[in-house]
Amino acid sequence: MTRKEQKEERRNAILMTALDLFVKRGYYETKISDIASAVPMSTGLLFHYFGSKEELLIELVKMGAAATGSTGKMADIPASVFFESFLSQLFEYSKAQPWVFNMFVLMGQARRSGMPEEARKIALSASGIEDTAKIIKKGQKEGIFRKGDPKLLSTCFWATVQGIMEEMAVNKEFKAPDPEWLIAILLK
Amino acid sequence: MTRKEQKEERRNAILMTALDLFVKRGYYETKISDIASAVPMSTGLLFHYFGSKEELLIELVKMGAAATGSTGKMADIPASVFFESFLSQLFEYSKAQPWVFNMFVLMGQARRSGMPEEARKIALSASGIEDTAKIIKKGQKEGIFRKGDPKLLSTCFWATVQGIMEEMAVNKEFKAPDPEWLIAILLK
DNA sequence: TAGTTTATTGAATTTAAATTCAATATTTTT
DNA sequence: AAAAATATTGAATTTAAATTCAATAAACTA
Repeated sequence: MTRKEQKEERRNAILMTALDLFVKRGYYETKISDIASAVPMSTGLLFHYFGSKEELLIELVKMGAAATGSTGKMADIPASVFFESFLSQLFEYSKAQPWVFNMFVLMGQARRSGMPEEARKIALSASGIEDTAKIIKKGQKEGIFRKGDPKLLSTCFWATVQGIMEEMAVNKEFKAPDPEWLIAILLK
Repeated sequence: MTRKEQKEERRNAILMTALDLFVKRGYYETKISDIASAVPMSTGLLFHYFGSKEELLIELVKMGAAATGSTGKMADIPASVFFESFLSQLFEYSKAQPWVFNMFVLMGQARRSGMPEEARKIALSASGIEDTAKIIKKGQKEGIFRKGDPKLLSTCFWATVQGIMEEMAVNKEFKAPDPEWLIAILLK
């Protein structure tokens, strides 16, 4: 393995550790030294990889923004199955791929509050609300979704999912609910 | 007005200002000096009223815990109307009584993460999840609510409401959804 | 292998924000 | 109105955590 790859891998370990801690305890509650000792490495070394704590966060949020963009591609599958399959996958990943799960929670937190302004801007610019609003509009035309402003329904749906995911992030006992329960928000 | 009353009023002004800022920007993003100048008063004076920033937060969370306790009393109204009326009132208050609204959001944030541990403990001990789980069980017996672990449904419901409220706290455009949309999570 | 570059550490420094404090103004009490 | 108590300010101090740095070790290059 080349040195460059080594470095890349180490960087990634830091990112994943930070993501995990940010989501579990919150950005400000997580000290650089907490991240470092969890990786593990010395506090000083972490600055060899990232210029600052905020830079580390921003990189994570940018990764999340990039990943969110890919959600839009799913927009061409039928409205009736989009949400069902999206949530199933998301909840499924929560066990197998903590990364996806954590990223989802982090992005939601960044969009709201309790993080540096910069992170918020990036997260807001990458929100999938418009994309799903379109799918909801389609579903309304098909007559399967309830009436109402699609964007409002979309925001409402994602806020709901966000609430559930955050609960899962901090409450180990809480098992993912049946996706049907949440989709009921949209269905007629 | 006596001096004692004056002081009480001032204390309250600080509490309400802090609550508002904590909810809008987050606990750590809010500086003591931000609270002081919003009240308005000097930074130093704020310490004449509260021993520390954390003490101020804890007092708010305790107030919230006390208020939450009163929710339990509603448990004897029919399951079918409990959630409907609770949400209507909550959303109604979000305009007229920002206090109730903000407190709700703060308690949820405290229960999860991004705040000092102490706040979390208090908030967790005052959660209404058990109370509503009972109401849900009743509703299930009546045959109006869907099947599933009542506690899970209850947690799910509150996580949902929490998600919506947090969205409202930071996103001015977002209008409260029709309570029916959220109650659909519980209904058969 | 000698020399160069990169990784690593932990202690020293900086920084931003909380907290204290001495000085002054205001209100209450006698 | 003088004395005592309380409120208020803003600057000085403390503190906790981020960040830098000098020194050392390890890995790579020639």
